[in-house]
Amino acid sequence: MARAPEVQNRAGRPMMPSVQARGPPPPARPRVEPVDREKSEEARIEDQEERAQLERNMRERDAAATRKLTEPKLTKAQEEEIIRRTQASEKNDTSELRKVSRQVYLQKRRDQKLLEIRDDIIDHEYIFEGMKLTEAEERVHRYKRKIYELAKEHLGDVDNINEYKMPEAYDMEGRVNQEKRFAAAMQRYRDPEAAEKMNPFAEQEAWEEHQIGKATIKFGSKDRKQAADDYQYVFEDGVEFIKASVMDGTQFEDELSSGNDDSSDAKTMLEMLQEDRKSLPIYPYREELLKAIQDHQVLVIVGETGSGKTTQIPQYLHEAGYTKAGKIACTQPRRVAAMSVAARVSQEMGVKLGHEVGYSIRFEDCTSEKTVLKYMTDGMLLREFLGEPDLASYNVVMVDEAHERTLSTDILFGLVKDIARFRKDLKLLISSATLDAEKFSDYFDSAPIFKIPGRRYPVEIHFTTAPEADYIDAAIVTVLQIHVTQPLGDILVFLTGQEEIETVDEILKHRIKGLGTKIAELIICPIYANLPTELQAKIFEPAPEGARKVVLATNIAETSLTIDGIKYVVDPGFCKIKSYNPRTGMESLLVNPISKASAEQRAGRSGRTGPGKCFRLYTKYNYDHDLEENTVPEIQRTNLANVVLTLKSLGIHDLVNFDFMDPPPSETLLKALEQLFALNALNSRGELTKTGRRMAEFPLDPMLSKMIVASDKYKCSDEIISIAAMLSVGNSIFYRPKDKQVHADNARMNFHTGNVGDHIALLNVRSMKRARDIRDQLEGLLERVEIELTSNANDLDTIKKAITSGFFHHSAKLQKNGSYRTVKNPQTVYIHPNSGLAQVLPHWVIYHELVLTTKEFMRQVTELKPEWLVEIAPHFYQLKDVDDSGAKKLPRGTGRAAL
DNA sequence: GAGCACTGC
Repeated sequence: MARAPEVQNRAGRPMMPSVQARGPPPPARPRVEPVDREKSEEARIEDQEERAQLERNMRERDAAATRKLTEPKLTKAQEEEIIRRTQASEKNDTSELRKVSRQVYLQKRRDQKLLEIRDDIIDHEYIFEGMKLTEAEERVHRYKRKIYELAKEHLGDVDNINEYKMPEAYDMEGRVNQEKRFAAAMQRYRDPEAAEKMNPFAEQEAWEEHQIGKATIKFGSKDRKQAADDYQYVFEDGVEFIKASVMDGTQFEDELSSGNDDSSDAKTMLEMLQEDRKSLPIYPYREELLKAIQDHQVLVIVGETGSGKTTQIPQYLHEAGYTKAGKIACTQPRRVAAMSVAARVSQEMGVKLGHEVGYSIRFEDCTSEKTVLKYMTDGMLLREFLGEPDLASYNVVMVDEAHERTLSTDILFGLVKDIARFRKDLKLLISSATLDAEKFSDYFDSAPIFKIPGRRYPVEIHFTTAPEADYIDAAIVTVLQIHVTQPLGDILVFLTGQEEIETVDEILKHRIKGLGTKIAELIICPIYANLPTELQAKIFEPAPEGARKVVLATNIAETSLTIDGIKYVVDPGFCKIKSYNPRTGMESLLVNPISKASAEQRAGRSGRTGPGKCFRLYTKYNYDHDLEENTVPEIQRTNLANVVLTLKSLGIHDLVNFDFMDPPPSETLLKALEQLFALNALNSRGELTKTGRRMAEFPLDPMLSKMIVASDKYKCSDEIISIAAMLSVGNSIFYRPKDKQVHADNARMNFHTGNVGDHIALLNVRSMKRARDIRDQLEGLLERVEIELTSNANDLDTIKKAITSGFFHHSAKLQKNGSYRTVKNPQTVYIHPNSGLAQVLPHWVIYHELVLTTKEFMRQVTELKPEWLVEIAPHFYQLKDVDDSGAKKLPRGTGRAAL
């Protein structure tokens, strides 16, 4: 297939369709004279040679990139970079690999647990040898032995796991010093704490962990003292933790004392706010910071949450007169953050929100002519680049929360770095949490780093002593242990998704009932993004007197929302991560171990309003050896078609050499170019076409934008923008709680009268505010790109044709067994059971997206006539692709024979 | 007969 374009390159002008169709083996992406005779002159010109030229260009770039990578005499650093990048793209490539690696990971955790148990038993045997045992000691011993035998039975012979090694300290030239070992074991057993302190043999990590394990706070049945006191709360299988470290809190005591002094009634609100400002950790650094900003064009600012950098730095700059020459922009990854910070700062400055201080987010521009401090989402600043490529109206740009590395921040980096070169007056502040500071500095030509201490309460970190095979079960047990043994304070549990949360919710409710009436009430609050907002509100209500709240959350609680009163965090160490495979063009969502940075972030969530504790359901060893430092930045694991379109419309052509901080795999870039080319958004030289320029105006995926642009021709823009709006709000429309699934499904099916297909069915759902907002915005943009708002609700075929114009890549044909086969990049897929067409099984379909769960499912499916593909995307489909002679459904005369 | 983390324009 890859060779095909060369044939085409030499082909010259298109031959007559009939000749080409019958001629020698046609190229993969051949030209067929467009069926649509009214195709514009412009589109015609962009045919043949120019398309071939783009293919050539792309191949050359690819080859150049490859040469670069394979050229000898690389520096060490370059070599490492390449290895890192290949690894990253390999990770993206095979979802299969990820599944396997998770299995291996879990297996490893199981194995380690077994080793721990065996270790334990060996210990006991040494200790008890020749001694008279008390009844309790004997029982413990028998219990452990039993577990060991059971484990062996279920999981195979642990003795064949060859990782176990005696600590070196006990091995003297191949001979084990039994005496010494016995003494140490004895000591450990009788006085664990002292043993830990005097243990001189702490080299072997597994062993060391085990040692410290003896000196831990234990809960549940394994802690005999506990069992004696609270015998009625014994759990069958407790989870053991060790306290490994404490994340230091800083300055929180100062804050408490100064906060108490300020409660005088006479002061005005503004005065109080001004004094609050002075109590922030950043305040003592005010002058130093301003000096640094004055001396350097680019400054990396490191400050942990709570240091006040987001609210204070723009104000300092304003007070120092930076706003006389232009505005100050401060970008946030999230809408809520932009809004709330702006509100706070306007209060502190005593001005009305929207005047001197304002915010700008999608659907809401709360700024005016007066505005000098502008808080905005990073995506919004990106959009502003489109209208003002040098950001002339800004004097300072502060990219906040840069460590989160969202797609938009990463692109912003490249752009602001570029304009800072020719706008020497522009100040650039990059603010981040500690971890990546050096990396940011390196990227911005060794910009100086300015550190501001944070303000946080100390958090105790506890690891499990042994890996947990089932983290769901471990999480539940841990929650109950905390509930029974720890002082009141809310618990936050991080889970991977809705399903897990619902399962844990159920089990917890069930198990609380079995605990008896003596313990405090436990209120369970689930939270995930798709949960309707009125149910989300529940997590912010404080628990009643004497009760404890446990919040079951997805990653949403890691950064996006903060819950006050959390004192304990339970972190199983997993989350769902999106990855993209450029070869198949498929995005998939898979459970992965989190990164160390994530783990720290999660732990920090317990220390916001007071000292906290974090219970990690993995060992210190896992943390040190198995977790990545940082999460792979989004730009390396996502489809970049939209990014490429944006950059192209900013006039950036050389994408392979664009200065990305972490360049995405070149395959992903090429795939994006290819996709945009097929959508006719780029011409053969890789330049933006008129269609492409119109598409770039829409804040949507290119395929959706193309669908809208195409609706102009089919006179159904009214319907199409509704569909686009609904598709881009995604899956939150049909909320489907576990207990009301049948009900929800029935409600959903009501929209599918007449098997009209999922895209059309979305037209029937009218009540969603967000979709309406998006729709309104799209309607406004239509005018901008000169598309008339026309409705053609009675002719569904034209609507479907417009959809096809955007989504012709996503076509699939029914197979004999009821599965489907995608036409390009053939693979077997199925209609998602939630689709209105799941039982209908049309012969040809077009789909919105593929999701990989138990199978490859197509979501949002609409029937299609195959000849439309050739009509609408003649450069992409040739007649043989849609040749369907075996099908009765097709009208005669569409097959190749007709030519 | 399945089951989609989170943002953002």
